[in-house]
Amino acid sequence: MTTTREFVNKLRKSSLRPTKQRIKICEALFNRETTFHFTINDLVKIIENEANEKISLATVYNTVHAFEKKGYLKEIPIDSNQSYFDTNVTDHHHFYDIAEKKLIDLEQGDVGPINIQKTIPGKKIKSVEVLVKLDTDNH
Amino acid sequence: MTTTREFVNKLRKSSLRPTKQRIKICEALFNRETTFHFTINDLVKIIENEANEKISLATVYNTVHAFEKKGYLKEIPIDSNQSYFDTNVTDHHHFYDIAEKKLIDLEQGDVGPINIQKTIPGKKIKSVEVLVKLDTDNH
DNA sequence: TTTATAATTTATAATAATTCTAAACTATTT
DNA sequence: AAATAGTTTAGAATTATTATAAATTATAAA
Repeated sequence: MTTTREFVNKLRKSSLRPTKQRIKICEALFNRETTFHFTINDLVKIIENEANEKISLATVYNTVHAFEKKGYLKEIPIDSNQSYFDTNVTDHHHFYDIAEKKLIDLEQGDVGPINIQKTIPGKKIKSVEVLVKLDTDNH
Repeated sequence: MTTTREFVNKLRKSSLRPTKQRIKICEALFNRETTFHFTINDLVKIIENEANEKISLATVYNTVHAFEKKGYLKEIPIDSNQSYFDTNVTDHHHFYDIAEKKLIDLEQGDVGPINIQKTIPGKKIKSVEVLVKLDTDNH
């Protein structure tokens, strides 16, 4: 459980002003036991339900992108029409449950080391992400 | 080099009527030496330039989705606002050049076997895809 | 061959996610 | 307390994609 004061400090340290809206989003995202995967829409709904306060959609976009830039959130590559974000910013991989449209974390140990044997001149590897798509098993 | 006749046969075999538009799209996509990665927009531009004939945007979407369903194209998961497709439907992985917004194939051998050590009850693995993001190397 | 049918194409409208804009507001600095 | 720089906001604009329904075309049947 992170206190409001701690969120305020964290925001200030990142030169993000600790506004009411940003603190609310911090509480929605980071006061959780486990990794949280979400779309912008998910987040808006959570905030609208959780608190009765309204928050502008633009602010949610702004804040999520600001947090991503600061390294507090990671965007997960999925061939979907909406962006998915993850509060787990460590190197790890994902299951994607197609039917449920939900992400599930895979730890490094669940996948094993991945060694890329090819290089492109002038380019360096920024990230290596594995997406494992899951189907219903009608065996 | 695949002939028009061959495309017609292939389409008929998939119970897709060999229309002028579908044949044109086949020629744009499959008459290539190497794998082709594209967005719908790329494909529209190619067809508009290559032939002076107009083709409806809706038809391009319809056809690409039909081809995907038949297994002639694969969608590549990228956290982008537009969908990327690949004419290489074998199991393989990708580099994604962030600056150029271009995909580059990685063969199985470039990545090595990937062994997923976790299972989810009632779900089976449909695909395993590795996306390696590339940055400019300002060394 | 013609006719009937079912599939396909098409322009356009509708939808949905995201970004932009510029005015109002707020946290911080002076 | 005033000045400033950053932030929020509603709504408009943009972009990718999907839906619609009429016109067209490929195929099957007669």
